[in-house]
Amino acid sequence: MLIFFPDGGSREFPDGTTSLEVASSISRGLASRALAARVDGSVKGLSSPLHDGAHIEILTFESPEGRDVLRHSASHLLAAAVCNLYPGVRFGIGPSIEDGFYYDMDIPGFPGISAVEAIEAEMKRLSAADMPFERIETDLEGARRLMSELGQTYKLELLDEIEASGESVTLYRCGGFLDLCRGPHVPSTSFIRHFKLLSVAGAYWRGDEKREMLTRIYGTVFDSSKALSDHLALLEEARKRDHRKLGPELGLFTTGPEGGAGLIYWLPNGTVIREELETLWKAAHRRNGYNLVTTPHIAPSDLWVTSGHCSYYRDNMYFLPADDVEYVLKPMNCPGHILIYKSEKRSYRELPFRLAELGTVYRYEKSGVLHGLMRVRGFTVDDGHIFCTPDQIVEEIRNVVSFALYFLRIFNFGYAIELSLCDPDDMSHYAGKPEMWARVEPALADALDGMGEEYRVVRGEAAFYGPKIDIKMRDALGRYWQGPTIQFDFNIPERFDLTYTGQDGSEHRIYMVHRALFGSVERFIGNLIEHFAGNFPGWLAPLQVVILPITAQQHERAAEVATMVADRGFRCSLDRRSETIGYRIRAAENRKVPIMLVIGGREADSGRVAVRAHGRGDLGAFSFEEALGLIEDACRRPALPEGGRYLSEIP
RNA sequence: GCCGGCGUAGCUCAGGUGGUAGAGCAGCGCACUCGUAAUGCGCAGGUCAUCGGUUCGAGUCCGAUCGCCGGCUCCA
Repeated sequence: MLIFFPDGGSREFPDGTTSLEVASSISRGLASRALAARVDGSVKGLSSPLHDGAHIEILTFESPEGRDVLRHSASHLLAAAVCNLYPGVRFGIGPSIEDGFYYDMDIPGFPGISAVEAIEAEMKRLSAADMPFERIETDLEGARRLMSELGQTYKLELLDEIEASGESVTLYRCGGFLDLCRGPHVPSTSFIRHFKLLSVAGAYWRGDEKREMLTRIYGTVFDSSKALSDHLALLEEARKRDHRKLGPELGLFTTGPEGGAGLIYWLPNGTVIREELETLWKAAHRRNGYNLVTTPHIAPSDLWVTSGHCSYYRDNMYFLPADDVEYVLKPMNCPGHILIYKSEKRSYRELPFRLAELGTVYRYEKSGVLHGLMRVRGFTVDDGHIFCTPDQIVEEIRNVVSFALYFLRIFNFGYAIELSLCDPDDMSHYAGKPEMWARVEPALADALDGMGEEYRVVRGEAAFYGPKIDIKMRDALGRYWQGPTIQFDFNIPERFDLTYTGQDGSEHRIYMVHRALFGSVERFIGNLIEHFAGNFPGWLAPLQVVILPITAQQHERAAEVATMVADRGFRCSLDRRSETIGYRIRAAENRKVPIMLVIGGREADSGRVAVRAHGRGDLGAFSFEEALGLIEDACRRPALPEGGRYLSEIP
């Protein structure tokens, strides 16, 4: 029979040849890396026989599909190991996920995380034993009978769904473990060698909190021990950079039971970082045509009834009874900004009208979701609202996106843009008229197209009140985080009846955009801590310069130098402790101070200072002015966005 | 909120089967005056998360609460 290859070539093979045999015929290397095959467009196991005229592509760990097959097979290996160790285990589902796999199981007598080592050892044993993954095609009733005999109640439930969907049923056997599974899998367990179990957690069956909680075991698998150890090293690096560890260690913030779960107490060092960020943020916003405003932390609940939050956001709100009026601790800034918009009649000449505020909000979050700075109950949104006419949308969106990217570039974050649009098949639950959506959605795409930015369109992911652009930021470890977000709102302008007087003298519905570039200041700083591993750029460093006299002989000169550095506006500290210079350098390095000025007898005599940069070591001796230049370079604040475009005029 | 795990000095951690707490680092004091990531000696520091129970006796066993961690769910 004739088999076709991706490069267009073809070759003759005996009937019944499998993909694995084809791979072997190409090269030993390919055969050893092969995990699955794409046959006529669909992913198949390597051991299934090919048919005449098949187009085949061998899939390795390089391809997403190959990785998926290996990970999925590893989850079966995990299940097979658990099956051997814990009789009576009932299996849920065990899919591949990004970077690994998991399996959800109800394991009688499961001792917890301590069992992981034994399970992993059993997986190793099964891998060495090279047990085949055997594909069994059966019908629904056959599968039901088998699963029922095995007591696999969860699988029976899955079979009911398969029946409803009319799919065919396949089973995979691996040793004593028989699983309902669409496949495909690697041919045998020896293909799964470089794996590690990572954690154990609870997970609801079918993700439904009313259903049973199963034990979920997470693991990861790669095609080489190098790739596995690289991945584990990345996880270790992430642990080291964890902002919950570095934050308190560097004196940035603290949290705890006395202060309330999910509430952040900013220490002096952390407050320096906040203030630097906020100062830049305010200056950049003024330059980009925003009007900075300040709104109260509480407001009568009637305001939140009008905005709709009292009905759809109630569970997240803190209520404050006072006299006869109930107040609400603000969970969002928009109603406040709307009152400011409404404080006078607005003319089209004033538009676009941009408001911005570093507004601290409070939201009740379930205790289990709280997480360091990333998920808290009190945080500061760098909130902005743009009120504009339909004609101004494209321009405003383009400006906001480039403003967002300005901040990401300052910190060297990578990014990926997502455009979330409505589900056109079900417009019933969306606010705003369909024609408004029809007008705005293409405008968002236009703005992005016009900027030459790549973006991904996600249909049906829009909020009920409007379409949005989300920018995910990629940190130094390649991880993605929720970054800037730009959201249209068709709902609130209607609820508050927001209008402007047009050129024609009549009132028109205003278009409104919410946008946050940091998102929350807390979360953004959490991201910065992990992105820089605590080694902040000089302008953010809580302490920028440490002066280190070698002996008491230089204390006087060191104090002079410290005063001069501090006078130039740098955050500077003098370390005159009677410790060795090595000890004090180590202390400064551990505090991640960008610049150390070491002053010994030689420097004191010559009026020079020895400069040492954090992480780079000794740079040698310099005159004071030269050293100051180095400090200025290391601690220079980022430039503001280009000015001039937002010249303000009396309307 | 749910499941599982954890909670001993500021930090990192010891404290078999119950007999009333220990180290290193950090801090403070003294000595040392030192040349680029840990000088030596000494001192001080803990109602063993909190509350309740079992026991003659609880850091240790049981329960509740709080917080933290891993997930789930949620995230307008």
